[in-house]
Amino acid sequence: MSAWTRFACAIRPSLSTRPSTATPAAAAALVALTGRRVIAVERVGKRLGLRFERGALVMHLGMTGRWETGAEPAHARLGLRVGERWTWFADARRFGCVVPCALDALQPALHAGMGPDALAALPDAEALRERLSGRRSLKVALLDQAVLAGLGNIHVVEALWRAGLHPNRAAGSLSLRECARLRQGIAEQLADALAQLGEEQELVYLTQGGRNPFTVYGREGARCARCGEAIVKATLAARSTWWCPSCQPAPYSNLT
DNA sequence: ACAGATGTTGATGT
DNA sequence: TACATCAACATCTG
Repeated sequence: MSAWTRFACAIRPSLSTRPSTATPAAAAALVALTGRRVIAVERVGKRLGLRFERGALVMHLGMTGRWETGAEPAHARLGLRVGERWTWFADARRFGCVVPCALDALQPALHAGMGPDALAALPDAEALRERLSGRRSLKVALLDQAVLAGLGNIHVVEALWRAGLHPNRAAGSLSLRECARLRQGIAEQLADALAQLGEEQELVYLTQGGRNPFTVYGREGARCARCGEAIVKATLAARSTWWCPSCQPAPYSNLT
C-alpha cells in the first residue's frame, strides 16, 4: 500500500484542537510518507495512530472528524490514496487533527496524558475506585482522559444512567460496589455502542438528525426506560447532562 | 430568520 | 484547587 497526500490543511505540528495554518514542516513530514507502506493502525482512547514503514501519523477526530472511503466527501481535509482507493479525512468543524511524528514517537504521543483505555483495558472495580479519588464530580472525572481514556460526553451520560449514579457525585465518594456498577455500566455502554456502529444510528443521529438512539442523552422530559420517571437535563462540568432523578439519586438535597 | 446548541479539549479566568 | 468559560467551526433545531 502507499499513501499520497492531497490536502494538508488539517495537518498540525501537535495534537491540538486549535487549527493552525502555518505548518510547512508538518506538511512536509506528511508528504515524506508518500510511498510508505501502512504497517498498523492503533488507538488509545480517542487518539488514532497510523504506523508507516518509516514515520507515523497521530490523529484525533475532534467532534466531527471521520474517515471515509469512496467519493470525496464534503469538508474533506485530507485524502490518502491507498492502492486505487481514496480514504478521506472529513471534518466539518475542524477540531480534529492529523499530526506527523517519528516512528519511535508514536507510542509516547498516543499514550501521553492518557489513563487506561476504557474499551481495551477497563480497570476493575478496585482500580477504578483508586483512579476516582478526589472531590470533583464523577462526570468531570470520567471525562478526564487521564483517569480513563476514551469516554466522551455521550458515553459518560449513558454509562452513569446504566450504573445508577448521579453525575454530580464526588468521584472519590463511590463505594466499591458502586464502582463495580460503574464499571459494568461503562463496559455495557461501549459494547452496545460498538454493536450499533454497524447500523450507524449514532453517527446518523449526531450528524444528520433523525431518531435518537440513546437512552437518556438528548431525552429531557422523556420517561426513564427503567423506572418511568422524567429524565432531567442540566449543564454540569460545562457539558449538557441528562439523568434520571430517581435511578440516579442526587448527592445533595438541593440538586435534582 | 435567528439564536442557541452540538460529539472535543486545551487555554484562560474567577 | 476547582470550577466555568471560551475558542476553534459548520450545521442543525426550535
